[in-house]
Amino acid sequence: MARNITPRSENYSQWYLDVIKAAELADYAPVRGCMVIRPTGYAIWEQIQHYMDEAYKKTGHVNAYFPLLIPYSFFNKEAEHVEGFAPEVATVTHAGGEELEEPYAIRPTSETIIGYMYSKWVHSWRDLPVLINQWCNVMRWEKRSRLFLRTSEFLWQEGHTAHATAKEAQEETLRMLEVYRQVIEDDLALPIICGEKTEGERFPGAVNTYTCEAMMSDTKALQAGTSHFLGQNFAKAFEIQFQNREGGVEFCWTTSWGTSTRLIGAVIMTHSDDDGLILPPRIATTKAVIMPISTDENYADDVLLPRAKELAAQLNEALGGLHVTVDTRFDLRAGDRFFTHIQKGVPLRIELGEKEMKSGTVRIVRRDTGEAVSVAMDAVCPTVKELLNNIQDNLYNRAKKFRLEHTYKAETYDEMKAILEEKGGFVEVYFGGTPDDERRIKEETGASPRCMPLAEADKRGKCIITGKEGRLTIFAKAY
RNA sequence: CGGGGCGUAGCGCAGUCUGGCUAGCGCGCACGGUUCGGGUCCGUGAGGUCGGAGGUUCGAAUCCUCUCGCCCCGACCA
Repeated sequence: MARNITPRSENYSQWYLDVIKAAELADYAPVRGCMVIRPTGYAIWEQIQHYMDEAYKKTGHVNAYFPLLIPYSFFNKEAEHVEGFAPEVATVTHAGGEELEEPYAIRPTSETIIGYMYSKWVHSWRDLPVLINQWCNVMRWEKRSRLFLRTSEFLWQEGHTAHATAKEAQEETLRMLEVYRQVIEDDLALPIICGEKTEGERFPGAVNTYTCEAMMSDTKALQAGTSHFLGQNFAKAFEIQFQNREGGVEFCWTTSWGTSTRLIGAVIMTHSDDDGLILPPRIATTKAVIMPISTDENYADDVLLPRAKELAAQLNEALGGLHVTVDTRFDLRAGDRFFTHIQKGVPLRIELGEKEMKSGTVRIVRRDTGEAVSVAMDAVCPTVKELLNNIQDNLYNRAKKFRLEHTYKAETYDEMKAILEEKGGFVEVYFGGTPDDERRIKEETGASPRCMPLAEADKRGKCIITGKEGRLTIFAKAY
């Protein structure tokens, strides 16, 4: 167990790594750019999967699975797609001791092979829409890696849908963006800005790309999820066609959308402090830990432990799941026991010692603020429920406050440059430039257009580059 | 792939420039005592083929060559 964590203000990258290691979330694997997700980290992923799958039940999506290996030639069928992904695709050239006639790509994303399969499955307007999601791993050979944020291999979900009309597909694209918003904001307590990507930031092969942008606690941006309207690009490349009601043949309109284990990185970078991880209650598998405290072994075993177990059972009943555990490590000192849970981000610590037994109370300490309250034994369940809700809200609110405090407006390019250099954060400007302009800005400032917020999609103003009409756009340095 | 830096105990490092006792230190770990409500204090101990290969030398963690890997900044990206 790491004893000390580098302060966030001192070295942000190191702090981030320390939090991950101290909370035992992940570790480096002996494979370039790859990570091992440890049980504690994977538990968070399972929570995210749970909430996403719950959402799919409402939206009518179903899970399926497609192969890890994709014939490389599939990528060549969509010009922009191959151009965008070729540099980071890993390929399999040998198998069974022989060189393969055609190499396989290890999927960096599955539009191609799923498009191929959809072309076999879709024939009639009655077959539409196809609403499929897959939970899987993908591989992108990035130049640089960072645990959870960017690793060569990562876990994600990718949804792929096919529709009869452009309107339906566009609606689907935004519907899924909204699903992401709900899970990310309500369950992960990450305030985000939903918006449209500029042309230069679009998914390779997409007509339009939407995104959920979050601000990390160093004021840099992180894309937390994306949803793409693919138009008929992939349908034409893979001949996904259907006969309409009138008997004519049409190409489908498709969408794709994804979120990854990067969300875990976003949770870490948004909520944690210098003591370690802070988990929003809704994604914490252990929501509270009960700590019987006594130096008297007999008292601990005979009096405290039974009471603690009883309390845990009551709480688990009230919370509807196995969310409360009892820390029985009496061989460690109280401070050491506290810190293991603090570092792992357990939202509540419930202390039960001789003092509490006498007064018929427990002491409840919340991880997000460190505040402690004494609560009568029979009021524990409602108080814990309430505190968990408070913590969930507080984490969201304080992250949102932080983002607002680090969001600026600029009228001119020079103004934006000055803000990015001096303060960092998000800068709202009007922008109507080309991908070349975006590239230039990135080179000169290190910042890229994060998105054009949907909430203010109608706003128009003078573009900081061209001087012509532009849309409200957020620029920021990003992960 | 460009620019910088680093591989010495589980983790973090010193030692390398200027080759030389038995390769050190802090944390962690094990054991004993002492403490015990936010990281007690003291003692004892285990743990290393100094990233790998080759070379120079009486002698290499230290110098030379090659190689593998990692980190940071950039470009690329969920």
